[in-house]
Amino acid sequence: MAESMKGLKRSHRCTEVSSQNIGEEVTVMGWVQKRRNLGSLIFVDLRDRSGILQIVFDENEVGAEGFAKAGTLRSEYVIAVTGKIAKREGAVNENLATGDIELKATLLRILSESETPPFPIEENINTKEELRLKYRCLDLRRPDIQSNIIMRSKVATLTREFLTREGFLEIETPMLTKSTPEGARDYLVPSRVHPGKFYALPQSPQLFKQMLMCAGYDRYVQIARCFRDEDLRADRQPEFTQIDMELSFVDVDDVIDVNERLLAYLFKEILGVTVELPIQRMPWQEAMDRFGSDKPDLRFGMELKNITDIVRNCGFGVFTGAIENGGSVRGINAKGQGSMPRKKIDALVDFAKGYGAKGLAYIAIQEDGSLKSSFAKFMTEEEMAAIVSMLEGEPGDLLLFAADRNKIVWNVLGALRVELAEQMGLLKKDEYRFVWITEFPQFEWSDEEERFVAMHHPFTMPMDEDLDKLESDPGAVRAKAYDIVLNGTEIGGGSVRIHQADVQARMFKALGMTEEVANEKFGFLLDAFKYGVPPHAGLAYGLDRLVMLMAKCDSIRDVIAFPKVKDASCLLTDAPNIVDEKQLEELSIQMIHTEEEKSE
RNA sequence: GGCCUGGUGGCUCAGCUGGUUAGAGCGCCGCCCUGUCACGGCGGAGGUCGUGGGUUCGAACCCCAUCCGGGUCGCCA
Repeated sequence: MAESMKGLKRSHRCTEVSSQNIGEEVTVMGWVQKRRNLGSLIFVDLRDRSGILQIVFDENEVGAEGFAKAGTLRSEYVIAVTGKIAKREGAVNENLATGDIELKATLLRILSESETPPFPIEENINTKEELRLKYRCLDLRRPDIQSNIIMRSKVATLTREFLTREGFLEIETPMLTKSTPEGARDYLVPSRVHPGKFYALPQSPQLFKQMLMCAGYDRYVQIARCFRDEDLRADRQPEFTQIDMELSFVDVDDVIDVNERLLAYLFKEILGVTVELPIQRMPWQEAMDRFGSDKPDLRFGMELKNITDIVRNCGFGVFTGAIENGGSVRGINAKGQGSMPRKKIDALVDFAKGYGAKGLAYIAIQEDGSLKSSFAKFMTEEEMAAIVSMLEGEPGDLLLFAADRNKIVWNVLGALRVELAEQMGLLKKDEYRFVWITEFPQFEWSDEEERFVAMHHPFTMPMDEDLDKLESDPGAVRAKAYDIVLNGTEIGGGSVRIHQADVQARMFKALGMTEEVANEKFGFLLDAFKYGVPPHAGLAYGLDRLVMLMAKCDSIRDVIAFPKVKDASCLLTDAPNIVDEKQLEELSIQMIHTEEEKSE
């Protein structure tokens, strides 16, 4: 029977009492983690968001009625207890912050009873995520998830505090806005008062923050919810949170400067980790050549080596064919993996095929220095020796090679490098390696659309020295764009924006966009820019990813209070769901059922 | 959309090439226990093996379909 808390006031959270409070009367309220009934003595571990405190119920102190009531306590009952803090009579529990004290109860009230929870409310459980998400409210009680959510709150608070000190203003931008058909798919919201018209939920506040710069709010920040209707991943949710910022009268170095000081501040305050400044910078081309990725994990080496020149005239058709088609042959050295069984190598080949490779060539260097290779018979001894030397191969090493178009070779070896590092146990979660990736290509050729598309977005400023190639050699133009990468994950990215009408016009032209189309899509921004626009630049972090790495989690879902599952539905609320006919009618929306659905 | 992977008492799992009554640990319920903290002791309940169909004398196991999760490629300017 639930009782009232009338007349009681919580004086402390569970771990806000210590041996300093011995002898004091306190009132705590929380959930029953565990009860241990010894017959004439009952122990209860009481839990709240701060941690656990042991309560002792002794009939002599709490009275017959109170003692009987304590006997009925079960997991997750919500109780209020008043009593005196005392030094433990039994052994000290080293695992608890409050392990040397206990609360001797004089009063117990059961504020709420509980059914037996479907899974234990403990740290490090391996209950299926499906169940955890369905009962997210219980999952969120677990200490490890709670500490993630609390850490997330700290990141947000410290970010606001730091950036406010740096002169940033927090300004909100609309959730109901206009669809921008470039980029990710939008979530659409039908308008009731404009039948047939739709708002879009923002993929990012990009255009609005640029207009804020135009409006003179020269340093803006927002912790903004963003929406993208694309398939999910372990580090991707359909709605996610950005720490979004924009600055006026700045260039690349200014943005990087304030942001690396922000990162250093967050890591120091929250994790006690010192981030050495300045953070290393690496041009995109170098990142691709050395690591096969624009988000390289620098916690380990295993760099890519280009052996194209060595094998250009070799007898192995796979290699020479790739080179003749404008591609390259590159390899990585998996140190000490030379004795990897054939079956495991085959698994790596399959892995590589998943990234577009047609196969993988390998050389296993035996302990006696002899070579076991899938392609030695096509090569001269000199060629093999040159390859091994290029890869710095030593006895016991496994060398793996991909030959194809550069994009595929990078993709395959970049992924393989990380996969091998994982298998070899080289990825330590308590090591934090930051790197700025700079000088991104301005454009990327799209086979599908048969034109150049913006790699970042169409408002990204080209590098000064590449401006004149905008028309003559767009593929060679580099952008003033930068990503901040941590341990192989892109945690943020941004760019200097174009603020000159003529450069913007050339950009649209390079993207194959007519003036009319540009005006239709982005007219409101271009109009704003007619009236005096400051040079500006910005950056946005994926807050969820940042916290995920700080909390050493493998999934973004563990740092989001109410995440969605793979198909973007919510197991807790069962969203998305059907709505009343009447609601649809008001929105002038009619469902088109497929034939299959009709026949059901 | 493709590929990989999982679904067996409340939870986590085992269950061989198909063969009696589907097991274990934890949890749960009852009784006992004054210093436990993974409390202990004794006893007990609890399972349409995700769902539907098929093969078979016989299916948790094999086949087909389907639902619900997870990873990943495509996708994510």
